[in-house]
Amino acid sequence: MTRVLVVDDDPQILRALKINLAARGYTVLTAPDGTRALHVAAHDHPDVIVLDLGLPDLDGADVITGLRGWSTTPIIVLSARTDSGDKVEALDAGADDYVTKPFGMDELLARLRAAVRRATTHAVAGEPVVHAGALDIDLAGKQVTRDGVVVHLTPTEWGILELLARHHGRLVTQRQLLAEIWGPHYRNETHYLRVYLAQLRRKLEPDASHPRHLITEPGMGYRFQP
Amino acid sequence: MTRVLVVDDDPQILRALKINLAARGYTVLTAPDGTRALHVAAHDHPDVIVLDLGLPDLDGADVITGLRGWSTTPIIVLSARTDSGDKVEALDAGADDYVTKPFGMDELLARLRAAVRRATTHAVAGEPVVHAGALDIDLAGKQVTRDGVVVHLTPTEWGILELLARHHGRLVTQRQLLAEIWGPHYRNETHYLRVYLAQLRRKLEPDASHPRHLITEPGMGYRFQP
DNA sequence: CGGGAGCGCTAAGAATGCGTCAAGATCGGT
DNA sequence: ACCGATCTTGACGCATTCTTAGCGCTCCCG
Repeated sequence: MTRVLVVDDDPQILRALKINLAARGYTVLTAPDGTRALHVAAHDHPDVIVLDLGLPDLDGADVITGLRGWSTTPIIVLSARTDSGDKVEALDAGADDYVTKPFGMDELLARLRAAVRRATTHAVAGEPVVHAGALDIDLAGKQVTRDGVVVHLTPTEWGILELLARHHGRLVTQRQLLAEIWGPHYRNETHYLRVYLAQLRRKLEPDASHPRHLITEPGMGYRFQP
Repeated sequence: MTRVLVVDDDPQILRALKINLAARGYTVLTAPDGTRALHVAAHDHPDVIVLDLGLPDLDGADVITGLRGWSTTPIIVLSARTDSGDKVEALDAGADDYVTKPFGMDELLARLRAAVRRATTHAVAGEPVVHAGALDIDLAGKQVTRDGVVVHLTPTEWGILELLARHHGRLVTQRQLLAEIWGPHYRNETHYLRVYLAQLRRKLEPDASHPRHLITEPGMGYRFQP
């Protein structure tokens, strides 16, 4: 289920969007201002964000910058301002699209689909299954098997493994992992990673004390070696 | 340099876009109709496509579909039609953005930048690897191999090597290295560099006392010679 | 010829980061 | 409200990495 975060200070628009999106099968999260938008985004990790400019507390570009600091979630900006300077500012700050009010609901939905499609096709580019020795990681199905047997992972364990598997072979920094899975405020809680990597190794590695796939790069991060 | 394919049957618009894009440093390819657009796209692999709807030969949605069959290159649609049905059709066919004429050039440029940025940040292909004799430095994966064998580097060692490799062939001053890796307060601690360069040579060079890649420029700094 | 500056090299203690275990705290479902 | 699963937090031993010091070398220049 695709999860959309809608940010708007006008309760009426918020309600209209919520109803329309929910009717199309989206799960809708809402926030009435920039501060709470950043908070919800960090906490719930929506798949796409619809952001109204002209929020009461923060400047729109600052909200975008705040999100882009740690997340690549697509952002579609809504605005009553038709001024091209605003569009340029928002897009250069990292927005993916810019729609001016009044907007057609079907156009917004089409742009939403386009944004989600881009994000998912790029992420899953190629095969949705990563093989590594006796492990098969099904990214689409969110399931891991070891020697053909399904291994049960908790949501956090899966989040870490998924992120590492999507970048398999590459080093993923601790900050990256923490920001993606716990949120940007947890960037320094490297302790969490040690605990969870140990759990993952115990569940997935043949010899947990001599890992072959979940490799630690001291001081830098972790690497999934297929 | 980013390469843009502009598709439009109106020579005047084509010319205006070409001039504006070229002035911003883009390399511009052009095509006057759908058939040739598909041909040029297949042959030259542009980084982004600006596509006018209402081409003389093919329906716009068909051009998009034709491109999407094999390519994920970002497509920005231009159109005089403000009808939301057209927008939905184009976006659902696989377009990334939809701009209605008349459009502001700076807005189009901003949307172009946004499309290119998305495509490149998500890009898995085209990994930047610097080769130097028996050394392969994978900048994205943060990994070095020597004769195909992975060499383990500490964070500081990697930081120095990365900085030198990113400027390969050019001289990097000691102050630059110290400021980038230890912070601006350490600008005079040239001693650190001597210690770490020695370690790097021991790990990477065939003959550490006669370095071929990690070259000292006395009194100035260091240079990575591929 | 002598002295100083800059560099290469080694080695030791200090500091940091990692793995591990285990005990609370929290969450979600019944 | 209870119970199991999951997430947070703390403490400890151990290994790696960073920092710092010392010494010999070469080069340059007076």
